[in-house]
Amino acid sequence: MNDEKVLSDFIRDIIEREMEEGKHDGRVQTRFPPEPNGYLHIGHAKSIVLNFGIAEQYDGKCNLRFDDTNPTREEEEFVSSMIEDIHWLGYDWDDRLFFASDYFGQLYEWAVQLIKDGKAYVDDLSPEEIREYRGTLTEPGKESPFRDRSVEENLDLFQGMKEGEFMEEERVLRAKIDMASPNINLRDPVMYRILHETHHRTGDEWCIYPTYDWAHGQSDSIEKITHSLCTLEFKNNRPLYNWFLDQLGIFHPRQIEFARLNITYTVLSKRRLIQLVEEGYVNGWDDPRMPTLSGMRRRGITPESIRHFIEHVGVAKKQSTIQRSKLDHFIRDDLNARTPRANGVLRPLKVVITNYPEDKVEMMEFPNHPGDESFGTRDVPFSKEIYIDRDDFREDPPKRFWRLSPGKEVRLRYAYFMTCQDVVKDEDGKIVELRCTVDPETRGGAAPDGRKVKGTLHWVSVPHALDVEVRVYDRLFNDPFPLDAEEGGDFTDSLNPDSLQVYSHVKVEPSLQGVKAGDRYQFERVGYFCVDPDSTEEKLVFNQTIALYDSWAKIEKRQEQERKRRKS
RNA sequence: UGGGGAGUGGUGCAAUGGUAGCACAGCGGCCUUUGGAGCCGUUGAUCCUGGUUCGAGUCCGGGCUCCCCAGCCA
Repeated sequence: MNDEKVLSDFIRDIIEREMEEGKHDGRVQTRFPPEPNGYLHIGHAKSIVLNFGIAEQYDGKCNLRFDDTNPTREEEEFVSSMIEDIHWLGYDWDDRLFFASDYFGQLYEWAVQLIKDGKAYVDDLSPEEIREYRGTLTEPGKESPFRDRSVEENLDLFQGMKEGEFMEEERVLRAKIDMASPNINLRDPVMYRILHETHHRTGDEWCIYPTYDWAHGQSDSIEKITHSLCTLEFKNNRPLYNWFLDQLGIFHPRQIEFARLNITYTVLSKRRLIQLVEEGYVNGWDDPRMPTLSGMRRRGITPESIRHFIEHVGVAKKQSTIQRSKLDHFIRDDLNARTPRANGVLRPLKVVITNYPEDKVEMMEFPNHPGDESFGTRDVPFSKEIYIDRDDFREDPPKRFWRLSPGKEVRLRYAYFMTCQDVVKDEDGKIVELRCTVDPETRGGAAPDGRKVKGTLHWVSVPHALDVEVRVYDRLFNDPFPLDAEEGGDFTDSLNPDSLQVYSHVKVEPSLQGVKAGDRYQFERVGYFCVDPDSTEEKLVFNQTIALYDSWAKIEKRQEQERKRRKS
C-alpha cells in the first residue's frame, strides 16, 4: 500500500544534475517559509511535503522560517498553529526554526550598503504617485524626481525612516534598477516601507519593514538555502531575487517555481478561507469541512493519507486542478488499513425478533478488522430488539436491492439469518417497527445447510445501544470551480447549503463507551468516523471522515437516470 | 496590448528523437459474513498547422488557448 517508489520530478531532476556537477558539494538545504497570517491548508501541505521530502531524500535539511515582514497582518496564534500542523504532518526542523524578523538587522545593513553603492534610494513619492510613475504593462515607467539624491542624503533620510521621523506612506526605500524594464518587478521595487506597528516578535524596535522581495532572497542566503522552492506566481520576481543577491555578492540560492495545488469543490486561497471563517459560513478554521490542516485533522483525515496524496499528485509547472476523488481515494486507502470496525446505525429502525426469548442476551464475537487478525476480536451483545438502518429496509424493493424487505431473508452480521415477517406503521403510515424472525441454526451468521443470502446488515442491540451524535459532511461547494462562479457573483454563491448534516440520535454498539477525541473507527458498511473534541461524558460526537465507497447508491442513481431517460 | 510561463485520455503525472505508460475516475468481471476491501480485465490522449528526420509528444517556424505581473501584500 505504501509504495516506497523513489519520487522524481523536474525539481529533483535539477537537484540531481547539480549534485553530479558537484554544486554546493552535494549539499541540499530547503525551507518552508509561511507567512503567519492564517491557518495552513492542504495547498501548503504540497510545499511542506516537497521541501521536507526533498531534504530527506537527498540527505539534506529543511528549515522552518516564518516570513513575518508585515506586522499589520501577522499574529502569534498563527505561528503556533502552523508549528502544530507541520509536526502533525510528520516533519521536524530540530533547532532550525527561524523568522525573517531575525534578520531585520542584517537586512538593514545590506540596505545601507546598496545605498552607498548607489543602488537604492529614498523616494518621497506618495503611493499613488509611485503607481503612476510605474507605468503600465505596455508603457515604460518614468523615474522619480528623487531618484538621484546623493548617497549622503539617502543615508540620512533612510536613518530618519528607521528612527521614526516620518509618517507611514511618507517615504520608502527603493532599489534603483530600471524604470523601463518590461518586467514590472524591476521598475525600482520598494524595499522598505514605514509601518508604525507593533511586531509580534520585535515589538516596537522597528518602524520600517522590508518587503517580501527584499527580505526573502536575503533570508534564503543567510540560511544557505540551496534550493528556494516557491509557486509559479513568483516566476516574475526571480530576476529581482537574483539581482539583490548579485549586487550584494552573497551566497546565491536557486529559486525554482512549481504549480500550486488546486482541488475541485473547494477553495485554497487564504483570502477566501478567511472570508469563510469571518463571515460565519463555517465554524472556525478547524471546521471539518475546511481544507485547512486543522480542519482535516478534526475530520479524522490522517497525515499519512495527505502525504501519499501529495506525493501521487506530483510536481510540475502546469497550472492544474486535482479531482477531489483522488484525495478521497488516499483517505480511504489509509483509513481502511488502520481503523478498527464498529457498528453504528445512523437512521435507526427498531426490529423486534418475535421468536427470540424476552430477556436473553448473547455475546457475538466480531473481528475488529476482517482483513487484519492482529486487531483481535470483541464481543457484541445481541438481544430481542435491535436497530437496523432505515436505508436497509424497503417495503417495495427496487430491482437488485439485496437488503431487507417483507418476506426476505438477510444476514445480521456475525449474528443470525433474519426474515422480515411484518411491518408496523403509525397512523401517518410511517414505518415505526419491523417484526422479524431469526433462524437459530445460523448463529454466527452462517447456515449449516449451506443456503446463501445476498444481503448482510449491521445492527445494534436496543437495550445496549449508546446514543451519540454524528456529523456528516459533504463538499463545501457545489461547483467544482467555485472561483469561476465569481464572474457576476461571489464564490460563496456556490456554497453547498447541505454540507453539514447532523444526526443527533445515532445508535452505536456499547464497546464505544469511553472513546477519546481523535479516535477513529469504521462503522461497517457506512464509513469512517472520528471522535470530535465536542464530545462530553454524556454524549459522544463523531465526525464522518468519509463514507465508504457505495456501489448500491451508484446502481440506484443509474436506475433513476435510466427511468428519467425513458420518460423523456 | 509589453514581459514571463504552460498546453499529453474525464483529471493529474510520466515518456529527455525510437512500442505513448502510471494513478484516480469510468466501465465489465471474479471473490466476499461490509454492495466494503482485494483481484483481473477494459474504454479513452499528444492544442492547430507547416517543416527537419528513416523516425517527432519531444527539435524548428507560424498560429490558437489558458495562467502570472501594473501592492508601500506574500
